[in-house]
Order: sequence, then C-alpha cells, then structure tokens
Amino acid sequence: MTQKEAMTRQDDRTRRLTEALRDAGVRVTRQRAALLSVLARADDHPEAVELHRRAESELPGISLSTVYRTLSALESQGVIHRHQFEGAPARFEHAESAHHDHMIDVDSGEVIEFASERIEKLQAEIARELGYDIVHHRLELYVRRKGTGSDG
Amino acid sequence: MTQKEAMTRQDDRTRRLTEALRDAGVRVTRQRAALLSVLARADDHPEAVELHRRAESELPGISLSTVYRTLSALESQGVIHRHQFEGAPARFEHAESAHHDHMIDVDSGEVIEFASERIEKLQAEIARELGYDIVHHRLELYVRRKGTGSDG
DNA sequence: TTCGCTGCAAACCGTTTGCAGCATT
DNA sequence: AATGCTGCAAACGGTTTGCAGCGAA
Repeated sequence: MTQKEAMTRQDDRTRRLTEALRDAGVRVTRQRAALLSVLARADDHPEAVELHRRAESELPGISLSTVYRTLSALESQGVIHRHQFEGAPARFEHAESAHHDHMIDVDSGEVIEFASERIEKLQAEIARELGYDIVHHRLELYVRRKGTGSDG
Repeated sequence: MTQKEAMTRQDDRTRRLTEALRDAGVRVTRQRAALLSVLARADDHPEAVELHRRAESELPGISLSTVYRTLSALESQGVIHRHQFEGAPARFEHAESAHHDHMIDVDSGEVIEFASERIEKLQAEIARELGYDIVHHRLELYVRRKGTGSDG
C-alpha cells in the first residue's frame, strides 16, 4: 500500500468516526476531532494516557478527562472497543476491523490480533447447550515467544 | 453425597491449603486458618469483601487488608485463582478443581464453569503457528439465559 | 526471643465526576 | 443565545502499603 493510499484510508476512517458522532447528535468539538484523528491513525492498542499524549501534539492543552469522556462516548456508540488486559490500564482500538481476539506478549506487552471461526462456533455451542446466549466474550492468550525461557 | 462426606472433603481441602502454606514456610496464623477454611468451604466465586465477611464470622476483627494480603500470598503459591471479570472486583476460587473457563450471567452475576478440550487445543495451535507459547489464557463468555430478551 | 504477620490509616492509580466557564450549534 | 462540552480539581473504589505492636514458632 502506498503512502497516499494509507492517507486516504486514514482520512476515510476519521470521516466515518466523525459521522458516527454527528449522527449521534453530539457536538464535534476540536478536542473530539483531535482524538478521532488520533484513533483513526492508531493501528496499535494504546491506553488512555498514550492517546492523550498523541492528542496533545494535535491540540495542546486537551485534558485527560476529556479523553476519558470521549473514549467512553465513542465506546457506547460502538465505534471503538475497550480492552481490559490483565494488570494493565484499559487499551483502545477503533472498531473498523472485523471481530478478533487478542494475544498479549507477556514480555513486551505487544498485542497480536487473531481470529478463529472454529473457536467462536465452539463457544456458541457450549453456551447454547447450557441454556444461554452469548452477549459477548473475551478470549485472551498471554504468550511468550517460542524458545524464550522464563529463566532468561 | 452425604453431609458427612461433604464435611470430610471440606476438611481435607482445608488441610491441603494449610499444608501448602506450611510448606512455603509461612506462619499459619488464626487469620490465615480462618480464611483457609472459608476458602475450602466456598464452592462459588466470592470477592475479597465477601470473603472478609465470611472470615469475620469465624474470627471477628480480622481486617480486610489481611484478607487481601493472604489472598495474594495464596495466589502466588498457586493454591487459589484470582479472576478479574468485566467491571467487577476480583473474584477468587480455590485451585483444587481441574482447569476450566467461565461463563458470567450478565443479569445475575452468576458464574458457571465449563471446560472445552477442543478450544484449548485450538488456542495452543493458533499460538504455536504464530510463533508463541501460551503462558496462560482467559476465556470468559458473558451470557444471558436463553429467551431472556434485553427488552425485558 | 525472634521476626513474620496484623490492624489501622493513608497512599495508590486508573478512572469518573461536580462545577463554573467556554465554544459549538 | 442556548446548552453541550471542557478543564480543573476533587472524589471514587478496589487494592496495596508503611508502621508500630502483636503473637506464632
């Protein structure tokens, strides 16, 4: 993908996120615009403080509470996802990509996405057999690079 | 199972938990004995405050910090597990039963255990293919009783 | 007798919230 | 002009921790 294509995709993403807000009848303030473009650009899973840091370079003075408030709003609009991994502050990602679960490298904190149709099906089966419907689920694999003994 | 058998199993469990502590070279104080017997008796997934409440009826005056400290100790001995379900304080269970995952009834908060050999295998496969070993995982199904519409 | 453990109160840390003023609509 | 949003600072809530004294070994 060329840099120009990347730019376009990112702008599209920002536009979609902005529309999501406008559709919900909320004001698109400078703070929100800043955060939206930061989120659109993010292909990792940053935490609130990191998002605040990035947003500040776009709109100096934006407050952490506004970041938190906006993240909560965006989450309830369904345009971003919040992940609470073990022993760490919440991490966020835009909801553009299809459903997937996460592997967390316990050494580096790196997050790797993966999807398994088969696991999803098995989960649904199990719930159904026990008389339940799945509202949502959480599957996290805490992993270590192969051959990286913990006795390093 | 008769009541007598239940008593015996519970006492066994307390004994094993106590031994785990003694083996680790830590003192078995009244507070710890109380918490151990509470844990041995618990077949649900209580949170720290609830465990404290139960322990108090056995040893009035035991402090919440001691409960937290002991839970952390027991966790690192591997004799209990700590679960951090979504939007709730940590819940604990003794590590006597075999590995399993959890379904959480989003309406009642009830925790249902389940195990799936097939899901476990798939997880390991996925991690391996990506060049990782699983250290541990977390699979939680947030569910609702079938036919219980959210528009209730 | 030793020194690990306890209770208390205060700190912690990520996150939320009350409020007065500001800026988007 | 109206009112939804912002920044600030303070509160929150679950959990951890420093400290002086207590009690298990």
